[in-house]
This record gives sequence, C-alpha cells and structure tokens, in this order.
Amino acid sequence: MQLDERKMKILQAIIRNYLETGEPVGSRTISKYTDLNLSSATIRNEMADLEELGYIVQPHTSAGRIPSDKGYRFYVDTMMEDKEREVEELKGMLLEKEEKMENLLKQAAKLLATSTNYATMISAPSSHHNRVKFIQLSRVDAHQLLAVVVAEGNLIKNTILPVEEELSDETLLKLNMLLNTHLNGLAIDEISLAIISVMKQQAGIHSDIIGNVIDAVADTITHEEDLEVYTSGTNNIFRYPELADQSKASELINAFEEKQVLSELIQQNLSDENETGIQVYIGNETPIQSMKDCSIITATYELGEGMKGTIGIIGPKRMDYERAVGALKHLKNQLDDIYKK
Amino acid sequence: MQLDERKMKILQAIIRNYLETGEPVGSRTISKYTDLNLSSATIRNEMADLEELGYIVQPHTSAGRIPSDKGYRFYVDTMMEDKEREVEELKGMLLEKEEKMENLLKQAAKLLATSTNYATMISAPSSHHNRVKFIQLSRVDAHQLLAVVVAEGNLIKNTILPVEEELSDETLLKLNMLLNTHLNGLAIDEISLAIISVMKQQAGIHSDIIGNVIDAVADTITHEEDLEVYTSGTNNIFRYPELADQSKASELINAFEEKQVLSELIQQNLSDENETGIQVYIGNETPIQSMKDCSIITATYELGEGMKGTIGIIGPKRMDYERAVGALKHLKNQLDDIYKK
DNA sequence: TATTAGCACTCGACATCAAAGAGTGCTAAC
DNA sequence: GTTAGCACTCTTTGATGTCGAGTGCTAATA
Repeated sequence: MQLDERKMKILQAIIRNYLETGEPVGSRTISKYTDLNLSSATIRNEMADLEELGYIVQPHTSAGRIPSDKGYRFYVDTMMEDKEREVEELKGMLLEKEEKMENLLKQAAKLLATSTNYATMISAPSSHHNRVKFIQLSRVDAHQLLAVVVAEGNLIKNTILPVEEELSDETLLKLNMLLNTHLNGLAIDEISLAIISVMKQQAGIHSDIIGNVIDAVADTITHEEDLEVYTSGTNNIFRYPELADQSKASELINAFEEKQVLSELIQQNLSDENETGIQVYIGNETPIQSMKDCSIITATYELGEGMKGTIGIIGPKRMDYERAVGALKHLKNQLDDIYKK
Repeated sequence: MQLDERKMKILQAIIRNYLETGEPVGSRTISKYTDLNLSSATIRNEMADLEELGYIVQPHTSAGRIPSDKGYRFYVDTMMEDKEREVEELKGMLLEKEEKMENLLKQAAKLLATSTNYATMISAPSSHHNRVKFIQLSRVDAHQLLAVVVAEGNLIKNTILPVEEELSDETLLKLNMLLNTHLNGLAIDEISLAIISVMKQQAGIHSDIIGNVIDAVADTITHEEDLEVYTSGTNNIFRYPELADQSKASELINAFEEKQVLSELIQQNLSDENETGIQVYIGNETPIQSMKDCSIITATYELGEGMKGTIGIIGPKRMDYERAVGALKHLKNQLDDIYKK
C-alpha cells in the first residue's frame, strides 16, 4: 500500500487538527475540515489504511486517531520543505545587548520560552577550539602565583597556584616567555603532553617546582569548562496535559534541573549538525530517555571563532513545529549576528 | 484561656501525628496515641479549645484537625529548645572535597536534597567584604588591556579593557603601582568614588585614557557578582500531594528556576541571622509569596573571611523539622569547617 | 470499482446515588 | 472535670446508567 496524494492530504489534515485541539480526530471532522468532499465513511477507510501504514494510532477502540511518531515525522519533513512561513509576531522577538555572555544566554532562553510557551534550554558555547592569545604568571605573594590565560573570543581562564619556594623575578620572566612562545596561537585542544614535556626540558628538567608550574598552567588551559546550561520556562510543561501528570512532570523537571542530562542533547545536536543548523527530534528519536513523550527542536548557534552552542525547545509532540522552528531560526540568526558586529 | 500543660501535650501529639500521616487527626487517635489516659470526648473538648486559640484548624466540619501556621510555629519553637536529637543516619552525609567552589555547592545542595527528600537551594557566598590582595593590568595586544584583581579567598575577577591608544610599558607600570598602593587591603565595598578620583588626580587628570582605565578597573572590582544559586531535588515537591497539584507545582518550579526569586530568601536569611544561624519560616512567614504553602529552613554558612552564603530546605509545612534542621546543621558545620582546614 | 449511507457496537466521560466511615458537637450521667 | 452515647455532617468510594463520539462492516449506489 502506498501513501498516495489523497492519503497525504488526509494525514496532514489529521495532524493539523490534532495540533490545534489536542483531541483525537474523527472521520467526520476530516470529512468537513478538508476540501476533498469525501464522506466520513471514505475517510474511515483511508484512516484504517493510514493506521495500517503506521502513521496514526487509536488511543482506544472507537476513538478518533492521533498521529504516531512516524506521522509527526512525515508532517515535519514535508512541512520543512515548504517555504518557511514568516510568523509576523516573531519579528518582535529581539535580543537586547548584554555585557556578559551569561546574561545574553539567559535572556535568549527566556525570550524563546515566553514567545513559544515551551520549555527551553541554551548551552554556553564551547571554547576548546579557541586559540591561546596571551598567558601571564604573576606573583600574588611569596607562596602563590596567579596564572591568567586569555584565548580568542576574550575568553579568560585563571588559577591561583601554590608554590613551595618563592620564584625569583627572573625565573618568572623566563617562565612567562617560555609559556607564551610555546603556547600562543595553539588551539586549546591542540595542547599535548609532547609540547608540555618540551617546555619542561627547556625550562630545565631538574627543577620540580618549575615543572609543576608548567603542568598547572597547562591544566588550567585545557581544563574542560564545566557545562553551562541555562533553562527557562520549565513550568510551561504544565500547559500540556499529556506532560503534566505527576510522574512525567517530575521526570522532566528533574532532567531540566540536572543540567548534566541536557548535555546529551547538546552532544547530539552538535554531531547531527546539518546545513540549516536545525534538528527536530520527535518522541523516541530524542537522545534523552526521560523526554520520550516530547519533541525537541535544537539549533546550533555560533558566537564566532568556532564557539558553538546549542539552543533548544522542548515541548509536547503536538507542538506547533512551524512556529517553534521559526522562533528558533530567528533567535539563532540573532545570536550568529552578534559576533559579526 | 491559657495553653496549659495538657493542651500542649495534646497539641504536640496532634502535630506529631499529622507530620507522620499527613491526614487530619481525630480525637480518638489522640486518646490512644498519648499516655494521658483521656477519653476521646475529653480530647474533643480540648481540641475545641485549641482550635479557638488558633493552633489547629478543621479542613471541614466533621473532619479531624490539622495544625495551623501558629500550631507549627509553637511546635518548632518548643522543639528547637529541646536538646537536638542526633539523627544517626545523618552522620553519613559527608561532603567530598572539590576543587571548585561551584561544584562543592552543587554537591551540598544535592546531598541535602537526597538525604531529606525536600527541595534545596544554596547560594554562593557573597564577597563584597573581601579585601583586595593584588591588582594587575597587562597588555594583551595594542588595543586591549587585561585587568586582573585577586581578593581574599583567592577570589579572582577580570576583564578585558579596550583602549584607544597603546599605553607605554612605563605608563602601565605606573598604573599598576597606583592601583595597588591605593586599593590593596581595602574591602571591595569600601572602594568609593572619592578614592577613585584621588587616583585619577595622581595619575594626571589630563589623560582621559588613564581615567577610563581606572574607572574600568574600579568597576570590575566593585561590580556585584551575579547571583549564583543552585537548586536540587525540585521534583521532590511531587512527593507531597499538598504541593503537587498543577498550579502550585508550576508556581514553585518557576520560583526554583528563576533564581532571582530565591534571592529574596537569601536576603531575608542574612538579615534575620541569629546565634544558631538557622531560620525557620512557616507558611505565610516566608518571604517568597509563591511558597506560602511551604515551610522553609535556611542556614547561614561561612566559607571564611566574611564570605557568607545561604543554604536552605523548602518542603511542605508538614515537614520533619527536627530531621531537616539536623541535616542543615550538619551540612552547615561541614561547610564552615572547610575553610578552617 | 470507488464511494456512500446506514447501523450495530464499543468505549470513555460524566452524573447520580447509596453506603460506609470517620469524626464532630452536644447532652446527660458519673 | 470526665466520659458515654447519640444524632448529625461531610468526604470517599464504588456501582450504575446514560450520552455521545467514533468506529467497522455491509449493502446499496454512481
């Protein structure tokens, strides 16, 4: 059995209707809803076929049909091919300038959540492809050194290093030279043990103290930033009865609080990346088990210099995909533009 | 009418029972529960008195009684005076060492949440009483300076400052000297406009650029850190039916996500501070409107050098206060001890 | 052959009703 | 002051019946 044009139309009608109402949709509704001019009986036959093909399911005998994951997938794929509907309203969704990146991200998540009524998340861009621009060791007091590393994107990392013996100004200068000549211009993830050991040799392998300092600086640079993820509008899940029952809500909320869980999503998004930068995961397609009753839309944004982050929408499977994708694109573009200016 | 000893015993029995069961408690239960050897009829009379005094309420006619806020308050106050019950189990609640404060705090919140089954929060200690230890300006490139400030507690702040003209090494050195001589040893919240203007004068008022740099450094130092608050176990609220209905849960979850709201709690806790460092807010006593159906217990911890933070438990009004307070004290002590070592 | 009308059937949603049970307040007796 | 007894109230629970939406199937129709 094939999915002919009429079946497609009917399927689309079913899904559209279900997205709007959230109620299983019956044959009579479709018979009136579409311009196919078919009786409900015919529709019933077609629906039986669509069910057999796996695009729709019946919650129980003698109920209307609702889309299956496969059905949604079909809908999203055909929809995505259509020319994007410009949602006028979304144009008002504008990010304001923010000094700190953290606040910018929080703002973005919040904006997205309020304008879509879904839960949202955003991850801070990762920076391990950035290049080291500047390193400096300075003496805070006799037993403490301060190491500061500046990388592309004005990313600053620093630590206090305890030292057992006070280092002379000369040694410090020498160390600074050494670190800068070897590490400047390297991407953070290019710094290897080999380079570190070369530096140690040049510094004079006999000095443990200096070796420790070099190790500590290298650690500081390469140390993976802790995952920074911000969420907003978590409580929007209560708008959708299919997600709002206690056990599901509890699981979801837990996932939102344990940002660690969301990193799955970020990984997945970055690895699935395509031309548009937009991913749609429906139901069981999602990488996060606790969100299998949800649909997730993610986008990769880029704050320049390879600093890629993920912004996403998490909502019920019957979400307004067009609008959600539109909003996400709109925001992604704004984020991408920020660096260019 | 007075609260004589017998009434007190009955009240305590009612509350204890209600804390355990979460069900309105009737006269017959108390008659058997206590060692007072009174019939249920007598208890009924006493209960009528207690209701008149405002310690207990009836959800509806012909239901048992539940404690009012006033009742809980009485219970907590008398309980707090009692010798603290040592909860054996809590001794296993131990913080592990963590390099980064952020992770330590997250761990503390999580530990507290899992061992109490309530929602928890913790705020990073504020640092504006800390003293400046070390300031350094360095040139990253022709048009960018890096300013690093180290304060007590090895608190590091930094910024990149754009400069229009390249500053000579000499100027930079002079600026470094100036900044250090004037600001070292001052607490962050002691840095005033007066001091800044003195520095500007000494630097040579005619140079706008230098003035701007000084301003920017002062900004960096005094800039209030963004509120850092971590939460854990938010979904524990679903364990308590009285908090788990959709509208309440949604409101609560929103409060937990909008960390800003929790800052109210932190302010309140820091200003109400008493000898024990522990606060209990019951129902309407809480500073956060959306938590008026909850009880909140907060503690002030100190990571040394005046860096005070707040750790708190948010649960239903019928929470196990003794256990919660015990757990909070236990954790507070551990946090306080970390600095001492 | 595809479509449609008709019809019996299924199932959830909802309202109604009765019975059970917990608990009270009051009165009168101890 | 305490208690037994009793009528009364109110919630909870389950059973029952009705309604309506929607189906699948069959037979008639274009």
